[in-house]
Amino acid sequence: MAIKVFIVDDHYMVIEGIHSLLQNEKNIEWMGHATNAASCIAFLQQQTPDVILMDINLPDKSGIDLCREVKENFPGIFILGLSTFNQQSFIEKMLGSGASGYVLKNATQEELMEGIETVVKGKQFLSFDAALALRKPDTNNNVPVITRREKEVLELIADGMTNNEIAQKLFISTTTVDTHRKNLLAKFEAKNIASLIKVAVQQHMI
Amino acid sequence: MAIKVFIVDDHYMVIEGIHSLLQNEKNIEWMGHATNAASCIAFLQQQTPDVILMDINLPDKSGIDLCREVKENFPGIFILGLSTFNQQSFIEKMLGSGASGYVLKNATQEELMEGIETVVKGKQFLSFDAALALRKPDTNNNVPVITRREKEVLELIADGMTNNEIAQKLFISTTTVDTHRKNLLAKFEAKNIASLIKVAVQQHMI
DNA sequence: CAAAAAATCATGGAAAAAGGGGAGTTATTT
DNA sequence: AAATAACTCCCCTTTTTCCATGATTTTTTG
Repeated sequence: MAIKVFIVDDHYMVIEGIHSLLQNEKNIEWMGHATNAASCIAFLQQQTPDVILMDINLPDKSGIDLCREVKENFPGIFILGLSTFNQQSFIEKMLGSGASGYVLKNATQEELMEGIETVVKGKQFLSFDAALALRKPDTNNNVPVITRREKEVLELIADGMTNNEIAQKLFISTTTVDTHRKNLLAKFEAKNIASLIKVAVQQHMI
Repeated sequence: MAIKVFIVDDHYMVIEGIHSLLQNEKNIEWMGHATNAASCIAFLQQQTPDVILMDINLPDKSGIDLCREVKENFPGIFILGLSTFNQQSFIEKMLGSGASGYVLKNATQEELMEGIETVVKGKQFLSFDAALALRKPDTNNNVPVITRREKEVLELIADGMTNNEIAQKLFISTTTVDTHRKNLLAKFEAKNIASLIKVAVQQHMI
């Protein structure tokens, strides 16, 4: 029985590329694609793939959040992360949200197939580079690990809110927001918020 | 005679995807790929493709800069921009840097072939959406047009420099830097630099 | 359960940005 | 040649961030 594969990626070329990589595989049944989290969820209410190839960057939601959502509602579907970034933190977050594995941008056709066939058996699959990254906690890619609250605060800062406004929104003290801000600056080793935001956006942390 | 095509993109899946889209085309001779600007330049010193498919986002240089560089040294090579973003400003910059056209992320095989065959004749090719974007200056994607100096200042701000430091670096007064900063905030309609940087990075302006 | 991590709150002061306004000098384009 | 855009410079005030230091409570984790 062929493995039913669905893909979520806002990059049409990636969809076409992967589709053509898989189109000659007898063992794969291509179910189609979604370009955002919402239409992925909508699709899953109608049909049930075996494996979802899921990008980290979606227009309406992070792949990490969508991953969690899918696994909560459809625990039988296996998710194979798909991204151009081989940051360790990403991989960990994706796995922590229920993904069964991770295929990096430089995956070959063989690797992709191996990944799909591995996760559909319930096993974990990490592409070579991903596995390497996980094995080397030393080679930290300068992407700090931030807490949930810190991310929350960071996103509000990036939306242009001041400490005061954030404090009111989160029902905490202004000084607390300031503390989070300081911790963020320290973790990013940034001189100020401007340079911090630049890195955070580039690293797709917000 | 087949059209010699080379691709520059740091996204291996995109390379493979496009390669497989083109591999059955008799009229296309696939010359290979580069994943960054440096190896693209190195390749061009050895061989000369007819068309380069070029991504906007490269690890070592923006596609816009690489585009200019290639056209200066190899004016006979036609460049077809390749990106996931259909921002008007991008398209204009790419064309202003010497690109002959632009293919968006949602290009189909037919569209891609049409693009390659059009630009190799020296004509301009814009994919449907790109053409649409250019025709509608009204539907401004909220991406402001900033001047060269403003961009320079913005990049330094994003690097974490203060007005004072920037003033010293550019040999201008601190108040002038402050003026640029204010004009940037006005143009972006941003409340503060944090939200401005976020948008600027997301729009790949810096 | 104990230890570690995360989240909370605070004071006080220095530095920088934001907001408002005004104005002259070069380039560039029409 | 005139208009427009770009770049330059200045003053003043208020707001916000940044920095140093310290501490308590809550939550997570080994």
